[in-house]
Amino acid sequence: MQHNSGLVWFRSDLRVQDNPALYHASQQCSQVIGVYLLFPGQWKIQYDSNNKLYFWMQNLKALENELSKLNIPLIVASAESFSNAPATLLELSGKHHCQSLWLNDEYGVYEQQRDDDTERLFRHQSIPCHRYHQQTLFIPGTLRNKQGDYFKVFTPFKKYLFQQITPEQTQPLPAPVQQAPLSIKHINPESLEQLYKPTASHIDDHWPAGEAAAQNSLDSFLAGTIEEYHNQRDYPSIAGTSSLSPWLAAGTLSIRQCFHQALQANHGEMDTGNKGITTWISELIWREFYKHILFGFPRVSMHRAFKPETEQLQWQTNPSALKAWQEGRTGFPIVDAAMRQLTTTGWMHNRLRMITAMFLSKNLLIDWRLGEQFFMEHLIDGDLAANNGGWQWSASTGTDAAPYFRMFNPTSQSEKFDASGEFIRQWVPELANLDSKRIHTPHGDNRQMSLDCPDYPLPIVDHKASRQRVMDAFQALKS
DNA sequence: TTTTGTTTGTG
DNA sequence: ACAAACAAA
Repeated sequence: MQHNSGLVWFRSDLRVQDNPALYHASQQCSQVIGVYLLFPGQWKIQYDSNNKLYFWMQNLKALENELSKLNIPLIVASAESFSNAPATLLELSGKHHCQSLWLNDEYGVYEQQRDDDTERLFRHQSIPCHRYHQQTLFIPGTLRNKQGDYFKVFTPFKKYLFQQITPEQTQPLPAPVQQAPLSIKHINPESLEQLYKPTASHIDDHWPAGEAAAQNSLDSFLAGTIEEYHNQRDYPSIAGTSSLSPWLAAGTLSIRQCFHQALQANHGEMDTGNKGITTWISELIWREFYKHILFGFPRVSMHRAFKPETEQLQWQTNPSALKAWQEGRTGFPIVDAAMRQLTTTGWMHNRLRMITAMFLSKNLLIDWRLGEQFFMEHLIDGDLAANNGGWQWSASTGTDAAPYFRMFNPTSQSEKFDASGEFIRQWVPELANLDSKRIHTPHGDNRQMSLDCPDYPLPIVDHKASRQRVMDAFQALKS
């Protein structure tokens, strides 16, 4: 048999199930070799958190283990920056006598450029590059409105997606079949788990690495939590969300696997049937929406606002307020509890991401980009498209964003979504002794009340005044 | 995926 | 005295 070796380049698709590049390479090549490139320089530029990188390395190890069961070796090599990827891969390809390169596309600007450069270099050497799609349900750019433009509003986007999607499209691929053992062994530059030390604790407990763990978590979510998802997802003291995002971001779990299993659990219905399931599907489509936006409007990934006029906003330079927000010392209990959850666990509940983002960008009038960066520096599930989309939604600078006058009142959000104060008590021990009424406004409106919580800071802004300030700032853009 | 201020309704 | 309803931002 003709010796025909394929090099499969893994990136944000750290799995053997439902992996198109891996599957098709294995179908068409007599042997397959996997490769993963480390890009420490690029990861720094993107502010990727140690929590996420640690998690990715754990998942890479799990992938290596899964691949070894199929006799597929995994080579891990450091390339430093994206610009080194083509040459590094070509060298590896030559060394292991590969005749083809296989990969699943990524849709960031620099990722596309990196992959295009790689394909070009390989083609120059007469080595074909086979590119597949896995990251979203639809290839970004393929969903357009009647005018042929990108959808800029979520609801019509979702409606159109429901119209267009076919069951085949959500059908996950199987893992490749086992190949004959190769003489190449797994090659790791150094111990992967030592590369990145997480700043958060208990990551392995909350998000165990590997496909089996991710699949277990999806299964148990669909078998239980999802039933009340629509009622409970907004309450941070309840484990009512899917918390699958870290695996989705790493590609340990695929969007097709999530969508397919959600549909199965709902008798094939997307927007009717079980309320919990349809609500979750809607959230999966928010992920899809923001990835399409990032592709269609690359400026949002280059530190630009989606709405150009909001670039003129007079953001405040206030290092001490920024620091207080980052460290959970704003004097607004729900904000502080949320920020401490983020820095302690590497994850923050979705409702709290909105509350804290709105607080920084609106109450403190601090540039949303600083918040976006801080989130990336800590999140285990940090995803450029979703994080940027969320921040621009909160700051009212984005597509289909909150109107500028839609501003959360952190105290009423707290009373609404943490009525008993249970979540605050968990993260802000200075307030543990206050009852469920007092805990949302610990200092009340007189000095006497502060005696109950001497260690808790006074509010760093006045809500009403800061509300007026940001309204005025947005109004000023109109003239 | 809202808040605030004001008016109107209820006891 | 407070809740519900509504307009405006």
